[in-house]
Amino acid sequence: MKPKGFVRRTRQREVILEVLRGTKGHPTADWVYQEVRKTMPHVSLGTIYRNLKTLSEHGEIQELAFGSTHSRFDANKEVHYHFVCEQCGLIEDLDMPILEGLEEEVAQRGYRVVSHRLEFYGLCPDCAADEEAVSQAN
Amino acid sequence: MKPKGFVRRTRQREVILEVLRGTKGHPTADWVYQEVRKTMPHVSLGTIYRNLKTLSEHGEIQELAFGSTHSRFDANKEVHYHFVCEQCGLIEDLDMPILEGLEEEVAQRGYRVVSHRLEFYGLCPDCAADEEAVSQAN
DNA sequence: GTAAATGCAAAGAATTTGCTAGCCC
DNA sequence: GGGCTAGCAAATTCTTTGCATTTAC
Repeated sequence: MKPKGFVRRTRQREVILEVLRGTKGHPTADWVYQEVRKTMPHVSLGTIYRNLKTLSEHGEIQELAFGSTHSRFDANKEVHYHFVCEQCGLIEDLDMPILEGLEEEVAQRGYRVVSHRLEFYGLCPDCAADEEAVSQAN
Repeated sequence: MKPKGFVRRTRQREVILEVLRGTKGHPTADWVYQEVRKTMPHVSLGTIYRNLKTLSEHGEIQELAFGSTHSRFDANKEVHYHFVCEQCGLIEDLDMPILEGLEEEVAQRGYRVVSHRLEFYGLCPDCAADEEAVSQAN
């Protein structure tokens, strides 16, 4: 017997995954939509949303919300941390080691921990440089 | 000379702050609205949103987005970490020490770090207990 | 007195959903 | 061929905004 929620391979779904895997950014649903339309002009935004949801439910991608109103998606399935630039909006993966033992620490408080997220906020290198230039000018 | 963005003390703003400080939850704008209406039936949702925005811009409260589409607000101004139950939606503050040195580690990569957020996802103690009961029943 | 804030309603933005037709396995 | 999916558009949900009036300082 086939599993109930069997996920079918469709052309749309493949293109969406390709697009996500082909970017280092952390795109929004709408960005993905625009990209997919370059290949499939008739794709609908509803399909994008449904597939992004399905893919993240099946662990193929990660759905992330960084403070703002809309979600961002990441094809990087590994646990990793992010930096968010409050000036230009850039979101980057940080190449720092996963903190071991943290989840155990929380588990000792009675929680069953499945995952964790760590994000840093501030200015990215470029924006930090710009700001220094401005403050020197004054 | 008064600062430009001078914030006036209004009754609405006071009630909103009171409501937020009076709960340990991490309420949504709409929950705050319902609470404030108990005291001020004529308050408008727009006022709630405008004030929540103003308050968080002035550091009186924190605005948080936990994966879902809508924001939550927290009158706890101190840096602290959260646990999010994926079953019942509960969001709790964790009484664990702030990780020192983390921001420095990121700063060494060229970023100017202002803050960081750490969240754990999984099952809260109650939901974890429920699940164990179910799995034993089978 | 005047700038800031409110209430109300309408507009916006992001996401979800109902329905019919089509495609995958 | 049965059921998951797509396309399309309408509906929801959350949040923001314009404007006339009120209020804080």
